[in-house]
Amino acid sequence: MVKFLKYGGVVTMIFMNVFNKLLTTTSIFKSRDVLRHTYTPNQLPHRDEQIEALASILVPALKGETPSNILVYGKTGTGKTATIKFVGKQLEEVSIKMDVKCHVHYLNCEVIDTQYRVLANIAKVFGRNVPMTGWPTDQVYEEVKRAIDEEDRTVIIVLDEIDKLVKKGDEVLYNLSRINSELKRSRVSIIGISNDLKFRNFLDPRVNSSLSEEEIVFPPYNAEQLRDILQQRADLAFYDGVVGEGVIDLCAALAAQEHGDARKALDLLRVSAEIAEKENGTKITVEHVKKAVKKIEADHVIEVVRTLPTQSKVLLFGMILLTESGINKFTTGEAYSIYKSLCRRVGLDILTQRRISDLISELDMLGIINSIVISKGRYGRTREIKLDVPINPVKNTILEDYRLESLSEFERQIRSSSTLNIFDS
DNA sequence: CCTCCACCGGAAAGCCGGGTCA
DNA sequence: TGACCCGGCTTTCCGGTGGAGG
Repeated sequence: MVKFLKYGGVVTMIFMNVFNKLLTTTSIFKSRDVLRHTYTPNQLPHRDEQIEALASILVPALKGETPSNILVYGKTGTGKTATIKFVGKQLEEVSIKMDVKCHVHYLNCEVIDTQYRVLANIAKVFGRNVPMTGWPTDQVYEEVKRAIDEEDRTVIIVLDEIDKLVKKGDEVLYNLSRINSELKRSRVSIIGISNDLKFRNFLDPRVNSSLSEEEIVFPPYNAEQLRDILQQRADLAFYDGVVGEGVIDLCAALAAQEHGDARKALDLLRVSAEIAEKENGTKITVEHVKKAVKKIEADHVIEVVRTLPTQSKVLLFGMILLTESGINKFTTGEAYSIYKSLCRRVGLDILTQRRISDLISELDMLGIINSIVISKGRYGRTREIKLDVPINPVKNTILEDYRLESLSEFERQIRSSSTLNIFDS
């Protein structure tokens, strides 16, 4: 007992030491989760129209009739998922009060991304044990039908990011959209959510017409609407007086420039707050927002670089070496020759200049480099390239790639000898 | 005004891994 | 199981070109 107490005491001491600082600096956040996009608020500003439309389409569910299938469109961060989850929850609540059986089942097709898994997932929710692999799809479909039809009820299946599923074939949708004719007691309707307006072109016409009996469009938010959303969340997330003058307005304005994405706006506010917190501030200022913009941009670049194909990484590394040796504007030919020597060093196949030319265009598109085609008269026509990102973080990210281990050694060689020519092979 | 550099960028075909179908 | 197809990546081939220098 004594031992236990003692032990407990030690743990507490360590706990205090390590976390004390972190604990005492939470003077900014009341609740951090409110700013995450997984959070479903119970107020959705500026989505009344969509909520009403959804509700009026779904209301037959409460009368034991089949609601129309719905397709929901809108860019990312326009509140599609939040709105549908919100309405779904309300529908279920009312149905319980009215003693009508009504289920809303949400699934995200980016995670559950094959025909089989969608069906297996639905079966599972209704208490059927379907192995995650193995059964013929038809059998799973039969199982789903039987499971749903066990009771007199309305089942609403929400397929988020439905376009991801369609790319792998629309059989499931075809089956699900005509499932009602095979059910005796229950009713099924489908809500598809997509941010790709054109995805319907890939659909079988029959699926298309049955799926899009109703359509709801979520337009992007404008700056004022974003401000309201941010204000509402900020009130929940922060203590009074934490948010400084103009912070919300700035976040809203910046996100509105980028297609009215509420998710971006919330991220911006959250990161701003985290920066303020790290600086031991008690107030979020416009300066913090500006820093947050930079941080988010930098994080994005790092992520892009990390997911680059190996060849592009080597190419980019070569460009970095050029820049570091004082040449900050260079041509395709120069980039290519250093790329070749790096490939030999790393033991990678050397691609043709034609291909590298395309990779350079890709890097340009991604905003990692800046390149323009210029003519140097007698000395030919080429692209003039310059890096457009902070060097060190990008370099470190490239060196994280295990296939490029030998590059860091090469890098050290260059540092130690000023005479080593980077073009040598 | 012409030449000619050093590359651009389109077209087409080959290669390869993965998936489908009989 | 093998024949076949598909899409992404890469190579091969090649016509095209803005402008400094002659």
